[in-house]
Amino acid sequence: MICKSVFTLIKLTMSDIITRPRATGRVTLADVARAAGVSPITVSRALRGERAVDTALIARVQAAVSKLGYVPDPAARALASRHSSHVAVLIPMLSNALFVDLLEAAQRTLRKAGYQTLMAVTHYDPSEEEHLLREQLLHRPAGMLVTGLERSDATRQLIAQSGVPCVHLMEASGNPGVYSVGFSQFDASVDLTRHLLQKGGKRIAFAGAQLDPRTLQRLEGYRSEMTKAGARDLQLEWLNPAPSSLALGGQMFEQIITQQPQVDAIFFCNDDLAQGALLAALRLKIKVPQTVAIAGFNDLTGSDQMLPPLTTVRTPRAEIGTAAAGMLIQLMKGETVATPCVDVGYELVVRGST
Amino acid sequence: MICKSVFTLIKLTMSDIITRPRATGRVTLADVARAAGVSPITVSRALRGERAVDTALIARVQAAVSKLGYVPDPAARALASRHSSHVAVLIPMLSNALFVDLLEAAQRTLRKAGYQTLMAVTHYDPSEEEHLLREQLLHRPAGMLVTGLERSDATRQLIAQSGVPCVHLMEASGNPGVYSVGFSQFDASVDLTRHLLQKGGKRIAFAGAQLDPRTLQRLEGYRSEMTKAGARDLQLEWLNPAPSSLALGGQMFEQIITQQPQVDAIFFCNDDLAQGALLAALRLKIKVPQTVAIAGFNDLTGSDQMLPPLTTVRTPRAEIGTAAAGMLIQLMKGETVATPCVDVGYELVVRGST
DNA sequence: TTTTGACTGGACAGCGCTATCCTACGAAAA
DNA sequence: TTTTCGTAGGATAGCGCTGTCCAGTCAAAA
Repeated sequence: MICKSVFTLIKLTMSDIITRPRATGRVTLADVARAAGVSPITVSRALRGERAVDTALIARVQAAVSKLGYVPDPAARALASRHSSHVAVLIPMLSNALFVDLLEAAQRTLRKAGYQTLMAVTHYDPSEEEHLLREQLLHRPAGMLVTGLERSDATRQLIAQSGVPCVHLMEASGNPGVYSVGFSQFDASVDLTRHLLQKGGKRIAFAGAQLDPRTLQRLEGYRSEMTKAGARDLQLEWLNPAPSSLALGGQMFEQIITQQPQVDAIFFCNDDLAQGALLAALRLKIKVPQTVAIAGFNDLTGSDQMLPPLTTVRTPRAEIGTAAAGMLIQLMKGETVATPCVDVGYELVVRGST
Repeated sequence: MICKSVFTLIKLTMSDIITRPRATGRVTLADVARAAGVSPITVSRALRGERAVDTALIARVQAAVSKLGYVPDPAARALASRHSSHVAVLIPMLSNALFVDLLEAAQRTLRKAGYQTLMAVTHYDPSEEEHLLREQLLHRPAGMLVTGLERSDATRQLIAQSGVPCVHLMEASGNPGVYSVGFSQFDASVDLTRHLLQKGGKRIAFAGAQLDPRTLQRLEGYRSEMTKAGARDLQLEWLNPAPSSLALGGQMFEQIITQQPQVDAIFFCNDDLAQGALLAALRLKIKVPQTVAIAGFNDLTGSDQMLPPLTTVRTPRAEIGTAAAGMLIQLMKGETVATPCVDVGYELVVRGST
């Protein structure tokens, strides 16, 4: 016991001398500098790789760092450099699994690169988005990830003026100076509509909820293809601004079937709606796809488990999140990005429901 | 046009003189102090309400703040006070809607109080949790929200030593010094099992996935009640460490039905499993609840839409998130919390599947 | 009247790091 | 040989705020 106490005492004293010249007890850059026999700024540079530093010095610094267990203080860094290690991620809603997947993938990639994710949920509201963005900018984020390309002019200006690198998710923009990772909602919608037409659909309805920009792009794709096929009919477009959900899908299905009995296929703008519709069809004993075919969008969890399994468009959400985060990391490092607009594509997944 | 230009010019010049004595262009506390004719520290105190400040001075400070559009710099605050405005939220998984709801509710409450949420996903891995926590602590969070009570000793120590207020989610702990908001997983499980027994179940199976602490508590509740009823049988316990999902629920259902044909009810530890089971039953044309009753846990989205609608336990996730965040806010302000262990209860929701 | 103490405002010194400017040095160009 | 210039280390001065200590004021207690 005595031995241990003495040891502890010695150890504490030594560690005090070596690593705790400051009141806070935190190991600082200055401590590392002292241990490595260089100036603090050299340590800073060695660790950030900001400017060329002699290889031998870098090694000495690294040794001191791991010996002392030094970790940089993000607050001090942010204050001095006027840039935090935070990345603001603005997504519309957490109740749509789509965005959760996006968020998780982005967060994973950002974290690996040493960035912290600050999540903000806009609820599809442009003014809330602006408000959140303003709030986030106070934290001097190193970068930001925003959903979609459509937003208020004020928000757009805010982004531009802030000088903070920004990558847009879920859509592919051709605009110069705009970084984006996504795919063509329009094309995907065209493909799915064409599939329904090929399956013999004549009266194909479109059921959309939330009516966010991407839903409207899908609507346009549907319209374009339906017009081309000479099958366009306004009566077949069902739009509901309420948030997408299984329950709403069921409701919309009943409504459509009741008011447009001759409908032979329904294109739901999101899988949760379509899943709700499939369940409603089971309840109502309406045969899918015999009586009416049903298709969704996004290939969310469970769509392959439905009865019948749901035909849908698989959207590579995780890939988008990862790629966008990767692009943002490049931008934050000041590197130039070869392809500022990445189209990750999509995949039509034909299952039993059509 | 000329008028406007002149106006703009004048405005800019004035604003330069008044608000931009610093190189960075940011309006600082010092600017506010100058405008209000007080010292910087008085402004700091007036804004934080940290110490008593004369009412008249507070008013002058407030006026200067809104005139100049001053907003405090979080990084500077964090550096000087050694506490950021961040709150670390550690949750096991984003693929379980349960935690997404928890996160959203907590985040909403924290944001209103001026705190930023830093989300971290542990993937149910104790060592990953420790690692993430260590990482988060470097950011000197003002507080933290962690899921459940079970964790590695190292993590527990880390929390205790950090001195950062911490509230535990999803479970109710009686331990002194431990803040928690949740409910008794055990009791809820007992209630649900009792319901199944009352419905005439003799051979009631328990199907658990992930096998996290809360699942195991539910298992214990089930065991306790089954033992009491003299119906306990190890053959009826189906445990799979894989993550919970609809697909897994379907698989487990088939397995149970095949290997234990006399089973008359199955208690799935999470709704997604139960939903998958209901869909599998439809596929296999097994009547629910006539042949086998099915129950879930958590009342996730869609459970009321299933065919038949799923009997489950509604767990007040949003309420837990909100209450826990509220408690944490109190703790972060240094206030004492009246009831450190809040039990928000649960609700047995009986639907068609049992 | 003096003492005590609560209350309020301010001066000062950092928090831990990086931007910026400066200097020393050796190699290449004149 | 001298001049120029690129390279690498360091000194200095903050970034914007708050913790800490100190001083002045005024009312209550002695």
